Amino acid sequence: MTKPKEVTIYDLARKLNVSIATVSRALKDDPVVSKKTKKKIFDLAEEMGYRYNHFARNLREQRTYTIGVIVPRLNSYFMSTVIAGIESVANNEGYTLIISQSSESAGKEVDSAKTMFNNRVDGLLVSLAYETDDLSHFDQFKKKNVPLIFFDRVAEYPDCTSVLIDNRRGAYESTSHLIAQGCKRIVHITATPKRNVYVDRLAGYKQALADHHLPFEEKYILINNLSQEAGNQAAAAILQMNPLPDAVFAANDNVAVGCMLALKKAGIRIPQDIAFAGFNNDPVSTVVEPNLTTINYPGYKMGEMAAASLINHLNGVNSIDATNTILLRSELIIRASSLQTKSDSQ
Amino acid sequence: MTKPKEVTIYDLARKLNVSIATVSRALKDDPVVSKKTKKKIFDLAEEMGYRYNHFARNLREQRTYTIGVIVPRLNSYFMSTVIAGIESVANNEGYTLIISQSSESAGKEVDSAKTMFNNRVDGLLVSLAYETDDLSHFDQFKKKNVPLIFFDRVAEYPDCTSVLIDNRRGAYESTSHLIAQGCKRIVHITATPKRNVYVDRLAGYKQALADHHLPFEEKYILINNLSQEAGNQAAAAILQMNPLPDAVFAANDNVAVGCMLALKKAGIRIPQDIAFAGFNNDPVSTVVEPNLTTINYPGYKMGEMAAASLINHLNGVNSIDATNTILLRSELIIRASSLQTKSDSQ
DNA sequence: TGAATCAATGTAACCGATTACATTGTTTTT
DNA sequence: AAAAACAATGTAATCGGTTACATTGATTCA
Repeated sequence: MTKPKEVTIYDLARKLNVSIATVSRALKDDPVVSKKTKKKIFDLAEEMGYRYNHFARNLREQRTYTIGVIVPRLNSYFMSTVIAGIESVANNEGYTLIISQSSESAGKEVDSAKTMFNNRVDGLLVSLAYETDDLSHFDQFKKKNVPLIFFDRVAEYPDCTSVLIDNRRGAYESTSHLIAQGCKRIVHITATPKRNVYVDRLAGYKQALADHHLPFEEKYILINNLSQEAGNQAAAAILQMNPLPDAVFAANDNVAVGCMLALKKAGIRIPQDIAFAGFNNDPVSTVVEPNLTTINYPGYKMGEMAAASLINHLNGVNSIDATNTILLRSELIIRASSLQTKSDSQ
Repeated sequence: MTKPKEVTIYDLARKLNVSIATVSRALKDDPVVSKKTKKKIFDLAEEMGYRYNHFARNLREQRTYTIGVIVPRLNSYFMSTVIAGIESVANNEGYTLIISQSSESAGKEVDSAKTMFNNRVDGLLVSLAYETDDLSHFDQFKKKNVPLIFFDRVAEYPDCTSVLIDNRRGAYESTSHLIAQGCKRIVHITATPKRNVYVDRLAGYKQALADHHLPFEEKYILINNLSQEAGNQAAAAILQMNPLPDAVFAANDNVAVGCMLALKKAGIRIPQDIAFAGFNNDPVSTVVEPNLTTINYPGYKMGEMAAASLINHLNGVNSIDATNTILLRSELIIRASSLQTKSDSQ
């Protein structure tokens, strides 16, 4: 019932009458070992079912070949796509991932950071929780020179690369599109202004209004947690407004969909009465009726870029380290929820 | 630029003039060490910023305190919920996770298993890919006495616990409900009959037909990969049928939604012309119109159960080991997509 | 009071790799 | 032919914990 004994380089060395140093070198394909010896060693390793012991190496090298990933939640289409991107790069490079969810809570984010720290991750990829104010739980990493990269929900932190899209521009395009469709009273549903993504989207929205000589009105800004349920409540708030707004630009698709459903139930026609635009290009945007105009978000690419950048850094490739921000391209996808609301009859 | 030196138990021992054995024991709260000594050691550890080195322990103990998780995909609501459940239990018990996606490919599943094996996971949680036939990539774990638990998409494998719902019963209830609504020609959209979940749902569907004296017809079984796009194609197939079926029972919500959207576009009324029922209670089921009748699937609970069961096993708690299958409760959620299709006018 | 018991701590081997620094035998150079 | 250079391999210390077994000093018991 006990585990069978593991084969080690000592076993291989003994059988072949060579030293463990030679075996160790051969197994990592060190050119200093002769081809003939290498072949013998590889063959025997295969035959005896040798498996490499990462822990011995980690102990000796003081590295873990592990990357920590902290995300607000896993169960969104966007995040799981990002993770898939991270995973593909990390696996290729021989790194394993430790993934943890902060559940949008600053407290859990601190705990996650602690776990990552105690697991001695070689590097850290982070997308911040809604509620995180203070970044001091990352100081411990900085102190140990563990590189840290933020993606999507980023922050100003010394010597950190950020990978994200141009949220301001996406919001600007979206809002401008709504204006071009004839909308003048545009509600913006967003989340806590603690996070760059929401600050920037708000800024893009404002800029678009300004550039088209429309007034910015504080009452049109609705702040919540962007869940579908929050969209439902936002709809109630919107129905109280007089005059009714003629468009909604939401900071994600989820909340947009929740809001659309509730408004439809109240007899509002979309897009004729109120046009909609969301953000993320979540699959749900093609299910809701009418289909939701949105911003396509390159999640997989973002994961790949963040992981690649981190690993380059770990390998010392990133010598210049001038890259402080990596911006990925996003694009406006126009669907029925925002089309021709005022110019044409539908 | 190099990393500052780590504090070890040797440093603590030296400063306090005790042996490393005492320090080691104190840090794991061994009752054999006196309270006074413990306090000194804890305080100094705190003060000097000592961090525990997992690798030294793992090397010595021949364990990793790591659990491998192989899933078909992360980016479904269901799976990320399961993962969240697994994570909460694992974190609590001091285990870390290595998560890998097979992307529904048998080949990638084999690779993932290899990675897990080389990382020497203490245990493995698996939900099988569509295409996996052969389970021999798990033999290596069995040979090393690494416990393996399947969840949701399970298989017959010696000495393995499975955590799942009663798919047959869920399908039976769903189909019976459709029949009770007056439906007689019920299409079943499902995936490869290699996987238990689809075999069992098909069996439940057949049983319901039989119990209500309805004929089973092979042509009503549509097999695909259950994506939204596949639902779209299924709709095309359904439109070719003559007479038109009067209900669809789909093995997941995604494919149901894809199918509904396409049928609606073709002028079919739901539920009046064709009623719908899905499976999973994915959020999309409350977005599509009409809202989709479905089976609620306890993903978080499933993750918790699978992880707890595995860890019990690792701790030797699970001495009896009689539990071969853990069945979780699922429930039919009736929504507008299946209601009163034939009895009432709508 | 001497033996037995016990609480607290110490000693040292061990887990399985990596690698700086020797050592050996062979080839090239002058 | 002796010296220098080189290719291939070996020796041994090291990473930081765990734990079986030994030791020490104090307390209890008859």
